[in-house]
Amino acid sequence: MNDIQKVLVVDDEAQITRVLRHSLAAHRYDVRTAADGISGLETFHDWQPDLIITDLQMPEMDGIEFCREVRKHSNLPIIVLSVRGEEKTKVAALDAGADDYVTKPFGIDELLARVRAALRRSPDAHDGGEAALIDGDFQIDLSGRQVIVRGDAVRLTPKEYDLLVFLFRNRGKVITHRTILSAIWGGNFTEQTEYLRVFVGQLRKKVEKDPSSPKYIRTEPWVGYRFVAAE
Amino acid sequence: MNDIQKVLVVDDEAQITRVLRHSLAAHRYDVRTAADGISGLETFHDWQPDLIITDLQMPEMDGIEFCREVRKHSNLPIIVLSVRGEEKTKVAALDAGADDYVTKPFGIDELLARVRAALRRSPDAHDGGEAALIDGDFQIDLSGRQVIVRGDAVRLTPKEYDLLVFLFRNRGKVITHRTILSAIWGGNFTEQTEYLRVFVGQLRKKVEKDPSSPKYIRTEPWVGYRFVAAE
DNA sequence: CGACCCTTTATGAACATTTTATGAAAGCTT
DNA sequence: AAGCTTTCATAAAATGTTCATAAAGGGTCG
Repeated sequence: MNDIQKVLVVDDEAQITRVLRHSLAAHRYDVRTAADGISGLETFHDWQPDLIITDLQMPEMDGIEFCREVRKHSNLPIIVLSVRGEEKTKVAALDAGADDYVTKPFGIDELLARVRAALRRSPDAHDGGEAALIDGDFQIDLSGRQVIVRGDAVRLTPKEYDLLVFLFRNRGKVITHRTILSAIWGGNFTEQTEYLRVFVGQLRKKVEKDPSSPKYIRTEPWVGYRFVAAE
Repeated sequence: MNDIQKVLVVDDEAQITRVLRHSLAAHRYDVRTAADGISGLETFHDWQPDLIITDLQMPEMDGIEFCREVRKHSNLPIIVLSVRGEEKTKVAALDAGADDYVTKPFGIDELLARVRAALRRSPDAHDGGEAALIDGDFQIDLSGRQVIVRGDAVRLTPKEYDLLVFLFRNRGKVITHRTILSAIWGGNFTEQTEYLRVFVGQLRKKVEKDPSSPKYIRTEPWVGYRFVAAE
C-alpha cells in the first residue's frame, strides 16, 4: 500500500469534479477524474485506486451499474453521491456494493471525513485475496505485504513492492511502460522510463534466481514488460 | 463468524431503541440495547457484538467518547445516529472511529441497508478477548490487561498497552503508520509519526530481549510495523 | 508538590528515490 | 554487412526522507 492514497472521482458535472479534485488534492490524495462510468471503469483498471467517489446519475452507465461492475473485480470502498434523496435509491446503491451514500449538497469536510473513515476501514481493499502463490519458489502475500522467494522473506521497498504487485495483478499480459509508470508513479511520470528500468533491475536482483535471464519479469522489447507465473 | 449477527444499540431514547430492536430483530439480527455509553461498553465487552449503532447525545458518556473507547479494543463497525446536522460533529464522530453517520429522522430501510453495507465490509468475526499466548517468553492476557515477559509481569502505560494490543491483533500483517496512529491516537494524528517511534521504542525496551534487534515488533522500513508471533 | 505519562524537539545514522552516466543489445537504413 | 539510432540494464552519485534514541517540556491526578 502506498502512503499516499489514490482516489477516483466519477461524475459528469465538471463543477463537482473540480471541487473534489481540488479539496482532495489539498489533503494529499492522488486524484483522477472520469466523466462517465465507462471511462471510470477504464481508469479503475489501469490505475487501481484505493477509493472511488461516484455520482449516481451519469450518461452511459449509471452509478448503481458502475458499482456492480467495480465489485466484480474489487471490494475497494465506494462512496456514492447523489441529489436524489429517495430512500429506495439509497438502499439500491448500498446493496449494489456502495459503502456510503452522501446526498448533495454536502459539506466538503464531511465528505473528507467519510473518505477517511472508508479508507481506514479498508487499509488494503484492492488486495482481492490473501496469499497468492505463483510457484513453489515464489510467493506473494498480499494481505501481509510480504514476498517469499525460495523460502526466505525478501525485503522490498514501497515502490518495488507496488511495482511487483502491479505486474503480478496483470500477469500474463504485456503492460506498456506508460501504463506502469502511470499506475505506480502517477500521471506526471509517464515519460520517466529510466525509473522503470532502475526498479525493474532491482526487483529482478531481489526476486529472480538468475537476474540476467529473468523467469518472472520478462522484458517485451519496444513495448513494456510481462509478468509470467508458472501455472 | 456466526450465521446470525449481533447488533448492539446504544441510545437513551426508549422510542428509538424500541423501533430499532423491532426492525433489526425482524431481519434476523440478534439485538441488545443499552441506555448510555457506560453500560454500552459493558455489554460490548461481555457480549462481543458484530456491529454497534449508537446515538451521539447521551448521558454519562457521549457518542464520540464511546467510539474512541470501543476502538481501543476492536474495530467492529460503528454507525452513529444523531439529530445534530452540524458538519463539525459529523467529522468529529467519523474521525473518532465511526464508520457511518445517519441523521435523524432516518428511514428504517436506509438504516438497514447501511447496516448490511457495514457488515459486508467487516470480515472480523469478533476476536475473543481472552488470554493469548505468543510464545513461551511472551504472553498477553487481553481480559486481564496484563503482559508477561519471561515470567515477569511488565508494566505498560495505557498507550503502550493499546499499541501492543493493536499490533498483536494484526499480527503477521504489515500495518502502516497511518493506520496505527488513526487507531490509537485518532484521526487527527495520522501525521504524528514521531509519537509512534517513541512508543515503539519504549515498548521494545520493555518487551524485547534485545531491543536493538527486535523479535516481535519488526519495523518495515518506509511502510510501518509488523508484529511477528512465533509459531 | 511529586509521580507519572504523554507530547515535542533534536540529532546522527540508515535508507529510498531520483538523477546521471555508461556499455550492451536490438532494430532500421543503406 | 556496416553504421546509425533507439532502447535496455546496471552501477554509482546526489538528494531527500524516515528511523531510533535520548532528553526536555507540559499536563494531569492524587
